[in-house]
Amino acid sequence: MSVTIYHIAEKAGVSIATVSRVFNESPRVTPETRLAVLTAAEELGYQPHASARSLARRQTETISAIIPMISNYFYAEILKGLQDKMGGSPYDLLVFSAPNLDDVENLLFKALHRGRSAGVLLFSAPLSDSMVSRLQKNGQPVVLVDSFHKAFDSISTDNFIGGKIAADFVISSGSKRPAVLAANPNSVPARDRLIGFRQRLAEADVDLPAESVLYSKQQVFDGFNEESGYDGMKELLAQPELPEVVFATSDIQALGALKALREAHINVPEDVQIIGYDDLSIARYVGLSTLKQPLHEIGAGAYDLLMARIKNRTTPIVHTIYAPRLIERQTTSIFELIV
Amino acid sequence: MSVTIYHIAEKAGVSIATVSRVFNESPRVTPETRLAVLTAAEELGYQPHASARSLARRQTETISAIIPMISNYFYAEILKGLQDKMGGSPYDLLVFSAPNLDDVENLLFKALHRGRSAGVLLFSAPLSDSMVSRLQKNGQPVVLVDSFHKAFDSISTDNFIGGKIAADFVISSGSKRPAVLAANPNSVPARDRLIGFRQRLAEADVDLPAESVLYSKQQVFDGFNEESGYDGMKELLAQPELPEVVFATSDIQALGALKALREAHINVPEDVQIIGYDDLSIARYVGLSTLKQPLHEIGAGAYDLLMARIKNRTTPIVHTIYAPRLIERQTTSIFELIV
DNA sequence: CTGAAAGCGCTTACAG
DNA sequence: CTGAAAGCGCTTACAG
Repeated sequence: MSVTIYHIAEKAGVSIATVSRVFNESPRVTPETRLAVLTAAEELGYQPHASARSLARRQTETISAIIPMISNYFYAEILKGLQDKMGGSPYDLLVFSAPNLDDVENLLFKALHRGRSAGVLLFSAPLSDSMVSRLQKNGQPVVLVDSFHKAFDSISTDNFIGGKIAADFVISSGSKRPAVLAANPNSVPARDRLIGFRQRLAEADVDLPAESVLYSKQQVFDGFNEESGYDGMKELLAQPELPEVVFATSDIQALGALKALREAHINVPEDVQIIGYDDLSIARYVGLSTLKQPLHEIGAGAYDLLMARIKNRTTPIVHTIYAPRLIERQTTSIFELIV
Repeated sequence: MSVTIYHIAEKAGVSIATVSRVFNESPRVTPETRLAVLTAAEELGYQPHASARSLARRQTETISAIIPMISNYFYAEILKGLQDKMGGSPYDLLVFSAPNLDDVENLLFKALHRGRSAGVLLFSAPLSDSMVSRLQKNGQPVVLVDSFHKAFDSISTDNFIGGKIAADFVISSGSKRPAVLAANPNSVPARDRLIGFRQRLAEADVDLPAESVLYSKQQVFDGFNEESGYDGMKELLAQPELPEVVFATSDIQALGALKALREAHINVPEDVQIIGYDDLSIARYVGLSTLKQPLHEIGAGAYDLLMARIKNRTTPIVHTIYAPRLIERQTTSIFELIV
């Protein structure tokens, strides 16, 4: 059946140890024997056996990514950054994905199986205590992507500040009737964005009544979906007064809100302004003003952090936290921003 | 260090063979010894070692997906279908991705390494002769997703028919000035859509002059990107006469076209109508009329095809080909369609 | 520089 | 039903 080092050892007239050495680029091989081995391997169409190699080496060249709801466009853009890094890397990428956050713990369990991977990238998952202890006991390198926990390397953006920047926009535009399209109440990033928003508004004495904060009623993507933005906006439209600026906790929700507005023949940004969050590539083409997260950098940075951690387990934990940035486009009017 | 079957065999007072048997659900184990093994394993926190297992079994429980340009939203939606299937499956998913189609052959080479996976899902890649022969020689189960080759199982939609349906729309709307925003000329699906479109138009004596077919000038995503739609639409706008209906070979290009139209203050669908292709979830929220591909079904179906092929290598090759369907939304006026 | 040998952690006929 | 043993395809000290 398939060709092993034994076949090529025989053909090249050397031992399997030597064959192994040339494939591991051991320096201690004569150029001649090296060549002999290589040509034999070439003729036979030899390929190393991944499992045998990692069993013998006690290490794998694969990393695991645990991505809840992978079809979310948000991850597509982070994955791009990761992919660009992995192109030149010997590592393979194992992707574990589930339709919602509740399944993440199970995925993590699978990903942590012995011999499966050299490290794991855990996306957007709030860490339960049991996960933290499992992770620590397991000892495998982990980096948190788009979330934070003091015990692990992480890369994310500051959602709290994002909310504040959105509030600054509201304040400097002179608006007195802001509203927010929040995702699920249990979503940590959405909650932090809302907290920052609310706090900054309070500092400027701008009111944010409870009925102006619309949470998602459905669970898909933790409320980060078009439908929740659409439904929330419709509720807002049913209230006696129109909001002046609506802060959506994601671009995708903002897209839904835009649809509701269009159907109601309400002009954007003249009658109501919209601010999204993320800056997905579609935001640009839809003309959506938004708080940009450096998604590509997050993906690339996550890879670097993980590699560093694999190389050295004892180095201090590092947290990379980006600040989001307001990108003003057509869903918002131009003002002098006081930031 | 980590716990192996030896540890649990000792603790349970049995041989490693028995331990192995209970984890492989061999029926030939007493309930009592089974329980003893299981509790020992539980107490020790045992996890099977993936590499050792696949080496001994001569088979892996992972499948490889080769996805060019994974950050393309198109794949996000297919992946959703795949993910839903994999949730209940013992298989893991190895994802190989590259920024463009040229790298696919290298990815394929990596994915085909011995012992790496039980089968591969090859997305959207035109198969060169060398790839075909490599694949055949390798003998690993393969299913083509979003592409076609007679030698392999495949699942895709009929692009030719998609183009025809778009043309039918043009014809029944009475339009005499269609245009198309094509992707790269070397993109097989885009080309087939164009051919179908052109052919059906010709049958109805509707003219499609060369200057009304705009190809993408840049290579990102094979021309399936917002920018190419935007640029193409601008060129169309610079021509003496406005097109009446513009057929974009993807939703993402249509989005770019919409932006160009908006900037030029041209009304959609009154002045120009737009038809996209794919029916990504954003299409719905942007109100884009489009040719729907059943993306979720394609992902799920690809998984089923691959499993069937892994189970039985000698079964006849199967091609699942869906017909796209026109979804009319706001970027298009309502007519009686004659199909 | 090179080889013989042990070992990585499992699975699976083969006996019993 | 259970165990002893060989084998999966590599890597890597240990000698020489």
